[in-house]
Amino acid sequence: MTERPLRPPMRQAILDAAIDTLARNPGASLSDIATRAGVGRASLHRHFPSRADLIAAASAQCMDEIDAATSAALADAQTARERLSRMLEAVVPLGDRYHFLVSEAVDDESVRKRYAEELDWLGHLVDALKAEGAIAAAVPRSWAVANIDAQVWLAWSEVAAGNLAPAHAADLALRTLLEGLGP
Amino acid sequence: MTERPLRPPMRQAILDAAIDTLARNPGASLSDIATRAGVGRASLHRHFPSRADLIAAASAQCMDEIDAATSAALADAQTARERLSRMLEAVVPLGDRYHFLVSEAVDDESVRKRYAEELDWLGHLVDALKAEGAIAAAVPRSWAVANIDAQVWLAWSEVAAGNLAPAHAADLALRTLLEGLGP
DNA sequence: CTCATATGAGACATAACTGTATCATTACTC
DNA sequence: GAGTAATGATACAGTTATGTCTCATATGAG
Repeated sequence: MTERPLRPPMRQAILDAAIDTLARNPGASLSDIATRAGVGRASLHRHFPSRADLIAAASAQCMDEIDAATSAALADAQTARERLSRMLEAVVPLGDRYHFLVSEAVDDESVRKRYAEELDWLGHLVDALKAEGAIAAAVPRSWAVANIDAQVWLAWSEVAAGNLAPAHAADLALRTLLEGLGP
Repeated sequence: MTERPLRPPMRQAILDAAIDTLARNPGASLSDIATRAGVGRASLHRHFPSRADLIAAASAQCMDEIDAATSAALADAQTARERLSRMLEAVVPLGDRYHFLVSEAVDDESVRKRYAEELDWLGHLVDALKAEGAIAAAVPRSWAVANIDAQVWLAWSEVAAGNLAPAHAADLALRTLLEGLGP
């Protein structure tokens, strides 16, 4: 059993507030974030000495969440098609927390490395989809990877705009990808 | 014949510099823009009193360019499919100038109105594509519109990254859209 | 209860950007 | 060549965000 601190985990509250706030407004100030977290700005600086530190930690947190969601969803996927489908279903609802990474310029080395790994994973998925015949051989790898990324963001946008339900959006994204890139 | 000013058209140089600079770095300062334009910051303020004025003018200029490019390309298009194809070919190469509009929050009323008109135009194109049977009836209008927008940006990104030639990227975008959203 | 620690509030210095004003210089017009 | 308008450089004030610091307070441990 994990130990449960009696005091509220302030560090976590700040991270959540940072992700929420930056997702809505990429140029948000540390004051905005501290206020949303319900803590003083000084306390924020105690946990994260500089803005860059906070961004890096928030990015890492996002990637942890995405990793957790996808690895759980991918557990029993057999085909690459299935992996794509499960991944979309798992990641689309996280779009709002995920996307702030795009707008914030991330300097942190470990975050960049991890993002590169994610793209690499997508690249391998594309390879597998091609081997299965789900994606045409003529489609460039980079085009397929970029399209998967874009469809995730697109699907989330439509959900956030209230145009579609998450499951419907994920399904449309899957369909658009398989038909659009298929042979 | 139009009159040709003897002095260099500084206003235009500033607008071009603004579009270029903001496309690379959405948070660029007016100093950055003035430097790139090769003019003093004071002169920039003489032509555009505030940052908002400059952004609005640059946005209008972008839309003018897009309008000019598309209306020329669409002149002899008969079917909706053809219109989509011509539009992609015309707009994809402009992606870098166009995209800064997304990152800069545009407050100007006339710019917002014009952007809404562009989206409206895309909506009508989607309707026509559906009527032609190029897009499945089950595909939500908003999904199709958002996807066309996204494919334009995606295609330009791949061109900018050096992965694809403009014509190839536009072709891939067209194919992805017609197959991905088709019946 | 007492003490150590963490917090919130606020002051402070620093830096960057914006917008305005001034002035000498340059470029055009006549 | 003289006069006018535009420009570049510079200084200035106002604003905002960042990061550091101090101190009073509250919270939890012993």
